Amino acid sequence: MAKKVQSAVLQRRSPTQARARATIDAICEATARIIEREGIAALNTNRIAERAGLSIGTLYDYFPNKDAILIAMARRRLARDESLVRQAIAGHGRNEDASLVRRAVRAMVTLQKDRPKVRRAIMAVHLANGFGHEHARPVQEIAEFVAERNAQLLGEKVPALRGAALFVVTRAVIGVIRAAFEEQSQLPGTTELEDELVRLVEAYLSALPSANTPLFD
Amino acid sequence: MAKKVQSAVLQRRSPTQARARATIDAICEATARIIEREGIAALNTNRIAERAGLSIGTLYDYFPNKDAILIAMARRRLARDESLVRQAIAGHGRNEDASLVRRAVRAMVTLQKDRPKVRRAIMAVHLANGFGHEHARPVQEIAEFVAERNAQLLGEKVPALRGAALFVVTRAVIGVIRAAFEEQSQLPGTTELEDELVRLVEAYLSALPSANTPLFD
Amino acid sequence: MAKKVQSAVLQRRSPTQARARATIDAICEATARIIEREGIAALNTNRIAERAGLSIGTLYDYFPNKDAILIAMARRRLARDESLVRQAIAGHGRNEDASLVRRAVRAMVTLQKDRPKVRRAIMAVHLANGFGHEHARPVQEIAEFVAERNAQLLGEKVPALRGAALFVVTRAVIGVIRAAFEEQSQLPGTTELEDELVRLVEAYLSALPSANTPLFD
Amino acid sequence: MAKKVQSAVLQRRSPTQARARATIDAICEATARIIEREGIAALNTNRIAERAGLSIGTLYDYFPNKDAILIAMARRRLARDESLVRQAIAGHGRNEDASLVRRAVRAMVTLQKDRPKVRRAIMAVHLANGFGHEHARPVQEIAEFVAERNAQLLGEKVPALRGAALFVVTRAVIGVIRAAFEEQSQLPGTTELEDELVRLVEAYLSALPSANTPLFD
DNA sequence: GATGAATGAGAATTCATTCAT
DNA sequence: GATGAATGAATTCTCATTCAT
Repeated sequence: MAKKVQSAVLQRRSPTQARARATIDAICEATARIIEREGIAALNTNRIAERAGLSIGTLYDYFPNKDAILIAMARRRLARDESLVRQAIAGHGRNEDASLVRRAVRAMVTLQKDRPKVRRAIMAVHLANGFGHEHARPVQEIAEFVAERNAQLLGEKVPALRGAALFVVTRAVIGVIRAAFEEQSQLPGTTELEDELVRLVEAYLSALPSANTPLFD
Repeated sequence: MAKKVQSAVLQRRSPTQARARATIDAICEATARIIEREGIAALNTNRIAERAGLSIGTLYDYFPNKDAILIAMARRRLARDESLVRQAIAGHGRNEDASLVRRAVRAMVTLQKDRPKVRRAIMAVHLANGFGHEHARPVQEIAEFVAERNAQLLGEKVPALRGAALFVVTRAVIGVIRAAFEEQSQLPGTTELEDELVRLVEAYLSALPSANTPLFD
Repeated sequence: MAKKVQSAVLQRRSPTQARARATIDAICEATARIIEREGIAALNTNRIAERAGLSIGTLYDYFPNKDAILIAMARRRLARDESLVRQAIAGHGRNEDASLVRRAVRAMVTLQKDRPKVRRAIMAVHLANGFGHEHARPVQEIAEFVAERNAQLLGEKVPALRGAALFVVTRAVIGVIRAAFEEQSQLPGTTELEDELVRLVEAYLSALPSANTPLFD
Repeated sequence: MAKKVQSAVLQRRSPTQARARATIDAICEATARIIEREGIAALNTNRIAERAGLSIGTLYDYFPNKDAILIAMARRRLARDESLVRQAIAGHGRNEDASLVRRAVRAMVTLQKDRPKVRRAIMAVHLANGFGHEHARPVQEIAEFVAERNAQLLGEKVPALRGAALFVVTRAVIGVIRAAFEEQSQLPGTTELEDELVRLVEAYLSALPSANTPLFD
């Protein structure tokens, strides 16, 4: 991966047509598979094109350079993360009886379970290209959403999570989950991990000065 | 006949002689400087040798391949991390009046402040090469040490942090700190971050079932 | 299945219809603009089509390959050169009081002033494709025309410029003017350059053995 | 020949050692041969390396990019031009009886006869990269030298060729000679061309206002 | 008449690593 | 112990051209 002038344009053809969409999907899927099976070191644009069933030229019609593919994938994943967590919170799953916090935590653990090698690789590139803020946003929005919803449910004037506190809860949860995968620990599958995360969040929220009442039910 | 043949041996010369030690230091320092100033993309063995004032051949007398350099650096840093946090806990700094937790947290924030770009780069390689467990160990040991010390101080039978709980506290703290740097947030310098981290840890420890009494003073 | 297969046919559609003519104009103008603003290195058929407001397929309906566009442009320019110099000589300008030689020289300087970057680029391709003789013809014809006209005016039997002599005067003038532009000299705008060129031509013509009488008035 | 950031460094290894010199020679010679036999369009760095008997990597140890090779060749040739013309003028040939002007002209014609295809190609790149001024210098210096030497010989206060006049004579001669080759004219071999060039220069010099006395013997 | 998605050979350049000196 | 010239596989990316619609 040589030096590069990160182009402002990260995707070329507008994916209006279903055709273009399918091509982009094929490229992303091929990329994911290569990362999973052979590692990022083995990832190169020629191989991506080949596995996606395209010519290399076509690949470059859709993405201006190699990194743009990984970045697009990271963004897709982030967007999906957000919607999945939202769904979990909204209770459209089978965990409807669990607490809000537990549902959110459970959803976040699930997100990291899906193709962890791919996730790590694309997020690393995403970060390395200075898109750290994008990486942060979705989780933050969810946390805010949860906090707000909680306040409504409780019928109280509970201040939304602000600044540092918001940052801390979200990153703490993500940090723990990520570590569980990166360090090849045995925890990821366990309910224990989930339990401890829930405890962590609830304990922290209770300890916040402004929240006399527990923030989440 | 190029490209890496990942050798099992990660460092060739035993650093017995002061000479060899100095050479290794020069290689690591050169590598760090290149990462800081030009980014990992610009890092290559020839440049490392040049900046270290060595011939490329000599560099390969000390390290079997490029990654070995980064991995060695990660290990050095991890070792240093451990000793610095231990020192902070032991109270050999100027924060002797602060609580144990606070001192530990403060030390960990400091660690991430030092050459964050380099840290990220070498840790990424360290992880990518499957050394996730090494990455974990030092912090874990410290946490155990703190817990044990606490127990002694309190003269009570407080169970040491076990399994998941131990994992969760440490990774939560690290996760938050790392995120603060990676996401280019404004928090890293703030006292607010430190305060929230301390709150997070203390709240969590208090919430642990086995600890009716606060685990840390 | 890429790269050029130098076709013998250099222009496809006969420019009978005004429509076709306009399309060709658009292609040439787009090409010129790209050369001027971004340099020949940045010139490619896709970009030409885009800037000309055509699809790449349509472009290839009009020209068999990339070089054909440049060659066509060179020929157009050469034709225009000829007519402009003829006009200047015929006195249809505001330099009617100047000598024939001066008017011709002045016209030639003017030609080189117009889009010099484009001129250089298209002429280079024209030459590289072995059309050197076409490049020569227009100027030569003019010189012959001037010589003949002079002869008529003077009512004398002055031999037309022949062979080497004709070649030398014309190429000398062109060579000087071209150099003035290529070498980024300060001369192009100067009257001094024009004066010296006139002197060069007149001196040479006077020195020709067959011309006892000055060839140009 | 893709877009390029023209590096300031045009030659990498300093050709101090005879070895390096030989390598550079091999690269230049290989390049020249490819241009001659297959045309510049067929010139690429891989082929150059192959024909030079080097690996592509080694080629890049000596030159930072493709154009740098052509530019280096142009400069070598320009330097050789200068020294050859100087020698001719100094009378170290077999033309010692010819006039200074004739000797200079003859030498310049000879220069263009040597590998004209290569000359054109490398000079085009040289110019295209904005080194027009370098292209000019050698001839100019010679002309000045000739003029000065003449003045000394004649024992008179003949003003050296200045500004525009100097520019004009030199570029006129070069222009004519170049055209003779580019336009595939039959003239290059002829004595006629030389004769006419000498006439051109002498006529012009005689016509210069400041030189009542012929500038060259 | 026009379109533009797709092609894929090919070009430039990099860089980890070796090994003869 | 050290050197550094040489290697060449590998990789990114371009762009002239085609052809099915």
